[in-house]
Amino acid sequence: MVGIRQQRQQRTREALLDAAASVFASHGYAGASVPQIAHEAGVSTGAIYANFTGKQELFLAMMRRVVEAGAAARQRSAAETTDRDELLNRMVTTWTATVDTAPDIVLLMAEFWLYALRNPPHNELVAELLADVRANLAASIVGAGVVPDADRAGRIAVAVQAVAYGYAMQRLVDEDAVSPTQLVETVDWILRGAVPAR
Amino acid sequence: MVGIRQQRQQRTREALLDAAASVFASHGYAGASVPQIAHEAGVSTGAIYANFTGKQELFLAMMRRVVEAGAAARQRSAAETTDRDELLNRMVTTWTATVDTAPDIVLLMAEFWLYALRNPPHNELVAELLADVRANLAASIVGAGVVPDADRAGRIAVAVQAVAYGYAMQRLVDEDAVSPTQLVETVDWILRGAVPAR
DNA sequence: GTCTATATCCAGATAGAC
DNA sequence: GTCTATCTGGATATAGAC
Repeated sequence: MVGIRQQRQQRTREALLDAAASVFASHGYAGASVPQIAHEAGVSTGAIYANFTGKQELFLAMMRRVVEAGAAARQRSAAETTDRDELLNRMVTTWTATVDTAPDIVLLMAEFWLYALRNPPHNELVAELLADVRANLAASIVGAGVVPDADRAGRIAVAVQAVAYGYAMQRLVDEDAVSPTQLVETVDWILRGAVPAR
Repeated sequence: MVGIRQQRQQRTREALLDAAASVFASHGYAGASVPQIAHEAGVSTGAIYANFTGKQELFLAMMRRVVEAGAAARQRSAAETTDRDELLNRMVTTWTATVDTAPDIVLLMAEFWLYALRNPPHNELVAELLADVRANLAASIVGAGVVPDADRAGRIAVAVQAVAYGYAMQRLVDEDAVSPTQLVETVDWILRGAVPAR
């Protein structure tokens, strides 16, 4: 049974993770301050150190939650794939929606990427995150019957993942420079180019 | 005429910009410290404030130099374009070489991108940088006769730029996950998809 | 313009009451 | 587990000698 104490602690933990996501996204890992996160979560600085060993662990715990939420969402939508056009649509719309309505997610991923490159031990976690996304894409591509062999599906997944992030980079800094339809178009080009009509 | 004093100052300025590039790449904007940059440049902390108004201006001056060096390099190589395959090769090899031999450039661009998103006034500079790269790509695409209309060339440029950065993101965090030949392949797919053989 | 020395501030993290 | 109060270190930036 879960006691009321543990419920309260669980709530401050969640509040801290939410606040951490917001503040780390706004100021980056090094630029974010522990007191500010505590303030935004409505708790004291000390409360952070009662729940996490420090700034680093708070950041990693927050990122892990973001990553897992994304993985769960992908699992759900991957099950619904049927044909090529629907796959194309699904791959693109979930990402463009994220970029436009939840840009913080993209900022956090970029921050996490930089953090991992600068702290090699955590490099692997980001590598796994990207690989997981690719594996999911590849499975959907095979599932939709776009291409028969898994090898080519994997290489298509690499390409799709690349354009997705590159699109976000361009769009977030200048939304007039690129539109969601251009991402659809590009992925369509890739699928056409990779699977030329006989 | 340039006096010896100005030469010496010019040299410390250059040394500071070099050191800034290295330290900002290693630790990010917020994570880098002014004393560390001064140390790496072999000068005192005070020398930085004699040449720049502070950390921010030093960072922006350093980034401006990086951006301009890249623009000059693009101008040079854009003049050499002839046919489609050579264009494909050129677009890809200069970038894969940068990613593999000078990853700091990529890190600095990512850092600058985040900095701009968090400091909207400077947003425009990054937007212009990306737009300049795209314009250069588009011109080369038209020049190589890949496609006649400038509009489609522009959209292809968006796609190529996106895959280039997305490729770097995947490769830097896990070099086994993606190879330079995959970037060539992807851009080839894009060109095929965008310009279907009649 | 460059140095040494320093002022000021705020970060991350801890101690101890409750 | 959470608070208040505090320790300690290092940050940005400046002052003044050379």
